[in-house]
Amino acid sequence: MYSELETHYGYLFEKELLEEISKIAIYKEVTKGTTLMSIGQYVKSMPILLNGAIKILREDSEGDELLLYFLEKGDTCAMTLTCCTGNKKSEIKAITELDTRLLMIPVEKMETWLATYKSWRDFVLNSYHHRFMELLDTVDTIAFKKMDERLLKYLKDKKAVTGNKVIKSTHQEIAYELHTSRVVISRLLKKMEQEGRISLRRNAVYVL
DNA sequence: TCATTAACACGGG
DNA sequence: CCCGTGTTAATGA
Repeated sequence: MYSELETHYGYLFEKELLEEISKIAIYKEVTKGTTLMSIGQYVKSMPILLNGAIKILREDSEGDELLLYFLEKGDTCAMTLTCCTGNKKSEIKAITELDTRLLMIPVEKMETWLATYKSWRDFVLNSYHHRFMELLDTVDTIAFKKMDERLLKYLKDKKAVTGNKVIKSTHQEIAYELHTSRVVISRLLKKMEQEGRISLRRNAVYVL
């Protein structure tokens, strides 16, 4: 595990920190579609992604959901950074988008490392900033853009995260994540297909 | 004007 | 047949 940690994070962390991480972190393999975190759950460790992707969703009391952003290799979850220090409950839901391998770091360690390793502090602050920007981008999209642009961003993000032009989702699933109805998604996808930007199959969308 | 909801027909697996 | 898809009509914001 150490060598893999070094290939992904060697440019960020010094040797002693890499060794500490490999000693303490719990290695996990998670298959696609697993719920890693639900709203209201307590956060007691911090995930670091080795590969794969995780989608972060907000959910209202009726269970309607809204996609916030994706976490990828080298990312960590910003919510844990705020939640775990104050022993607060999670405000978000996290589901693996792909088969994902990750390291879980206990809260106490992640806090002590903040004091001992500058590289760790930089990493945490940078991820926090990065997540915040991502969130702002999503807020802009929701607040100022119409559904067709939101759908386009969704398809682009999904393509980037999976590294695949083929997005395997039904119109209904897309509608849930964007918090709208299937009719709208079907209509917009059809329009985009006529414009030659995508190609539609059953259970799949080809981004061109 | 555009989203939502309900309803219906088509067709592929 | 069942489910995903495409479309329409009615209603509302």
